[in-house]
Parts: sequence; C-alpha cells; structure tokens
Amino acid sequence: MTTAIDMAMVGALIGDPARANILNTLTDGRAQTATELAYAAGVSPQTTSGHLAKLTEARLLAVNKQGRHRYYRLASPLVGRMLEAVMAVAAVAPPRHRSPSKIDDALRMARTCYDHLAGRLGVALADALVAKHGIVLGEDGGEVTGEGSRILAGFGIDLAAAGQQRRTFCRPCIDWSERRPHLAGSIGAALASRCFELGWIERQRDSRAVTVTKRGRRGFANTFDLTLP
Amino acid sequence: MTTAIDMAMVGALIGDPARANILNTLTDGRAQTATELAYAAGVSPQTTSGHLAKLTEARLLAVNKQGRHRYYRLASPLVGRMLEAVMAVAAVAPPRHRSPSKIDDALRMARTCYDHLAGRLGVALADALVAKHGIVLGEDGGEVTGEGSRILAGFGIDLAAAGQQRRTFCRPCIDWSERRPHLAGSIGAALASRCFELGWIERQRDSRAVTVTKRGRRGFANTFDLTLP
DNA sequence: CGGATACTACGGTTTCGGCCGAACTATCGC
DNA sequence: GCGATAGTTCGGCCGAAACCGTAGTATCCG
Repeated sequence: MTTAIDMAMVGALIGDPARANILNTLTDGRAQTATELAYAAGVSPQTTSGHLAKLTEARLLAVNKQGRHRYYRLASPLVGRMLEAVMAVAAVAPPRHRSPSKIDDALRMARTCYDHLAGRLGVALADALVAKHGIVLGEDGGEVTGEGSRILAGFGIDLAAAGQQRRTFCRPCIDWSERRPHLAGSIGAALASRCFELGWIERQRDSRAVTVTKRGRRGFANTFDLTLP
Repeated sequence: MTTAIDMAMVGALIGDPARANILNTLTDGRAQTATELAYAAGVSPQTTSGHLAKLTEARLLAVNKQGRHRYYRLASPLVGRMLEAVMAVAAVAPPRHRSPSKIDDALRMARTCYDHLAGRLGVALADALVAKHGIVLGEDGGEVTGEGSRILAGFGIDLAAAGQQRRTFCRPCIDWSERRPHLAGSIGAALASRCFELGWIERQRDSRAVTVTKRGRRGFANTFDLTLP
C-alpha cells in the first residue's frame, strides 16, 4: 500500500512540535520570513531552516524570495484545509491536561483562519446567520438560502459577481477554541474580507488575532444582531 | 501556543508508517481485529498492539470488545475527514518516485472511502451528475440542484426523509488515485448505500475495493449514462 | 480441564531525526 | 569596498520511539 507511506510522510511532517508551530502560525494565510518562523517555532534559525526546507520540498510550503528575505506560506488551500482538519481532531482527541487559560484570550476571541474568521467572532457570526435562516449548516456541508443571499447582498457581498460558474460555497470548519463550527469556504472568505474592507476588524501585529473596532462593534450589532462581550 | 502541540501529537500518530497503514485500511469505515490490522501494518502483533493502544488513547480509534477479538474502527467521521485531507495533500505533495502501477488496479477502479464511493467509479459518478446539472461542485463545497433532487429521487434516495432539519449535503473529496473530486457528504453516503442495496456493487473480501456487478454495469449505464471500462 | 487462539505487557537493542555550534553565502546600507 | 543582517550547510551529540522476543492474561472449543 504505497499510498499509506505518503500519508505517513505528511503526518511525520506535521508531527514535529517545531514544524507544527510553523504550520500553525502560517494558517492565517500570510507569508512570514524564516526568522519570524524560527521565533514562532521556538528553535534556532539553523534548525528552522532545515524544517522549512523539508516542508518546502514536500510541497506543504511555498517560498517567495524577496531580497535577502524568504517569505514562506502555505503552498495551497488544500494544505490549509488539511491543517484545519487535523486541528479539529486534535481539539477533540486528547483527554490530556489542557489548560484553557493558556490559549491567548485575543486569539480565542477573534482570529483569521487562512482566509476566513474564527474564534468567538467567527462562531457567533455563523450562529447569527443560522438564526436568521440565512444559512443552513450540517456536519459536512452548508447551504446559503434565498434569505441568506439577500442578507449577504445587503452586506455588500455580490454573490453573482463572485462567479457565475464558480459558485460561492459555504463550508463549516470546526473551531478548535470554541469546538463549534464557524464559516469557511468562499462565503467565509468573502465575509472576512468584507469585514476588513469596512474597517470592522483589524489584524494585530505579530499575531493571528484580529480586533473588532468600535465601528465593527456597531456594525455587527446592526447588521447581524450580534452582541460581542 | 499549546494548541500546536496537540496538532503535532496527532500528526506524529499519523506519521508512523505502521500506524498510517492501520489508519488507511480503516478508512473504509469497517471495523477490523488487531490481528488483521497487524497484517495490514506489516509489523508483528505485539508492535501493532502498542500502536493500537496509542491510537485509541488519542481517540483516533474506538474499540469494540467481542469475545477474544477486539474490533478497532475510526472513532468518528471527523477522523475520516482528516485522513481524507491528509491523503489529498499527500497525493499532490511529493515529487518522489511514485510508481502508479503499485496501486492495486481493483482499488483504483472502485473502493469505499469511509461511507462513500471513490476511485474511477466515484469520480465518474460525480462527473455524470455534474454533466446532468444535478450537482455543482467547487473546490470546497457542493450543491444539489432541483434537477439533482429529481434524479436522486428517481434513484430511490429520498432527500426529504434524509432529514428535514438535518439537510443532505454534498461535499467534494479529492480522490488520491484519480486526483479529481468525488462525492462525499450525506449525498455521497446515500448514493453508496443505495448502490449496495440495489446489488450494483459488492465489497471484496479483505480489501477496500468494491466490484461492479453485471446488474450494476447496466444500472449505471441506464440511470447515469455512465460507461465503465 | 487443557490446549489453542487473540491480545497485551515488559525489556533490551537499534535506528532515526531533531537540535545546536560553527562556518559559509547572499543581500542591504553606507 | 565593509560591516551587518538573513538565511543555509555541515558535523556531532543525544534522546525518543519503533521493533521484536519472551512472557503473561483472557477467551474459545472440545
């Protein structure tokens, strides 16, 4: 069964703590330099370099050379979805001593996950859309209703423009901090980018966390009946 | 980042060749005894026992004790989806010496993947439904059209009964042998079980492969305009 | 009860791979 | 050109874990 060997190879790549840290920090979709990743991984630059070489050779990462910097990023959305899936299992799997306080509060509140929103904000947004009957979410799929299209159009997301042939899809993604699904897929991505565009949320420096602005707080309340703590 | 450690733990579990073999043979959704898995893993029963214990403790597998046998199976669909995702990137990732002939022809032709159909049959079925405009498939989502509901109903799948509140969803799943999406999700599962029910396909002993019966060949041709080699 | 089968527990060996220190190459700013 | 920064390569050390042989427990069958 030659295919299982390939699976093992990918698993082993994820299976090292340093590499897992690297992959984890790259799940926000942005590219990072080798040095930044070394800091995130908690190992020396030399060691990090080796890890990055392996990950790149295996096509999990891609590199952009820019002057003396090398920007690493996830090679494809496929890799991002795989990491999501692994995280989902990891969140449920171990009965181990998990100290919930260890998870950064800001991250737990709101963060980006490749191209969409996660954390309490992401989950709350999904819940709000479900409550308004704008979307229907199941275990392994989701659907935008007619009402949902209307809501999203009102929010400034043009579903038709998003592609006549390439449909805009709605995919649930299990949130590892909240253990409940949030919105991924093209709908999730469109929602997130529209929120950035409106200035409702802003990326934090050196973190996957995002902060909800004052305007965003009002906006989420008005548009989605969503009250954030 | 305590969460990356959990991810690494899961990755390390997948990352051993013996364990990868075990997980891979369990992706067909059936339960297997420790001895059968030892054979599949290619290591001694003692070693296998240790691996199974680790996988079970991490909640990737679940056990059913029956007499002196222990039946191991994937602990949840979540684990199945994770393995699908890992396989998908493993299939794309390595430029390594991959000998395509090594993949068993029967497996390549048709097999089960947790609860749905994969291989050429699975991909062809998905293609046929797309061609008939019964479903729309994108990278990370799918949708059943009105025409699709009609086709499926004619095939004996009652979408309404499948759940009023729990909608029947359509999810693409990248096939590692064909490198193209086939149908997963509740639609994929319903299709597969209906095919078994009609006697169109049959499980092979000691393999994840399935064979298309004579009746199945006619049925696929008549119902889905699908000609199999 | 007694032998056979299914599985698990323990101990010792060996290999694999992560890690860092030191040294090397490439780019930037001056 | 020169020093500084970003990044990689090399070599040696060391710990974790996979593996099997042996031995032990549970279950089936006659």
